[in-house]
Amino acid sequence: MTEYETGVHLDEDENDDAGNDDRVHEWELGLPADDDLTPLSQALISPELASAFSITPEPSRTLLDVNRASKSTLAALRGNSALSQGFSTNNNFKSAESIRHSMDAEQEEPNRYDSRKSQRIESPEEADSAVRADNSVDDPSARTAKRPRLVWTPQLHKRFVEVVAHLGIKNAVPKTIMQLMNVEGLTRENVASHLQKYRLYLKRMQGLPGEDLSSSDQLFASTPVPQSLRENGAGTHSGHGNGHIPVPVTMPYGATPIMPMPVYGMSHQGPGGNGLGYHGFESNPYMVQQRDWSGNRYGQSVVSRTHPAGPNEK
DNA sequence: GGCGGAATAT
DNA sequence: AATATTCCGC
Repeated sequence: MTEYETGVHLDEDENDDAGNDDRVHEWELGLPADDDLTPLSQALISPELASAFSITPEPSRTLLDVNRASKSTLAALRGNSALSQGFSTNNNFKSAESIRHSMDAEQEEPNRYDSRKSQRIESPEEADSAVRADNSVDDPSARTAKRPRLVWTPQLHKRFVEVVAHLGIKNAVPKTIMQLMNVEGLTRENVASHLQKYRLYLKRMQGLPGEDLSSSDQLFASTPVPQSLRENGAGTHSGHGNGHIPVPVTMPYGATPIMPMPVYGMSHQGPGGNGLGYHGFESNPYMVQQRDWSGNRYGQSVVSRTHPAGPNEK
């Protein structure tokens, strides 16, 4: 079925040229500026806090504990809106659902996702408390509800790359990646699909480095491939060589859920379109043109819907 | 049965 | 082109 196709177009014909600049990523303001995002390599929390969450450097355990810790965090945040706000001083997190389908208010969505009209979700609490589109009301489980297409923002991708890099090619499998990325609502399938493509990209890169600017994906180009990933993933021998751990991933973004943010369809699928995306910032993909959004007319930028059940768990 | 990965599909 | 879904071997 092609429901989401009709229901969701991420991409509108960008007949803009002059008008597309207004799709400002308002979340950029709150962001630590992508490069400032805490690298996976460094601890995000103090040792005390880590121990409080029983996070140990053990390989098998780390994952679970971290997962648990992050769940606690999420639960705590959700249960305490005030805290949520305070927390958001640094970063206001949102679920992956937020980044799924999200376009500005300009386009009309007759089928689904017109929730922006029907309900205002402007306040932070509402924003990250399960406000969802009508399609999920009848099905609170949101399990069977189809999720809108995930948009891999440069930030999201960056986190992905970091996690993969720190896991090492060998251990970088969808489920693990998903867990370590700790993006609410992110599914294993999402990651698997992205991983597949990323691998192809890596493979392509090794063959012809330098061809990157013109043909390769801009998204992937936005985050440099860590050296650890460039090498042959063989690494049969453990212990050294590639500096990455086959073992305990230090500290994922456990308590620092990524802030998946709304992303406006920037696909360009015009007939005969030149396929070149973004807005011409090859060197600086992060650079967004900040424009006067004082007149921003979309009530809320995210169709927020915190997971009603457990998105990640099975 | 779930998971990972390639092959398809949309 | 970007994601999603299906298919298939562990």
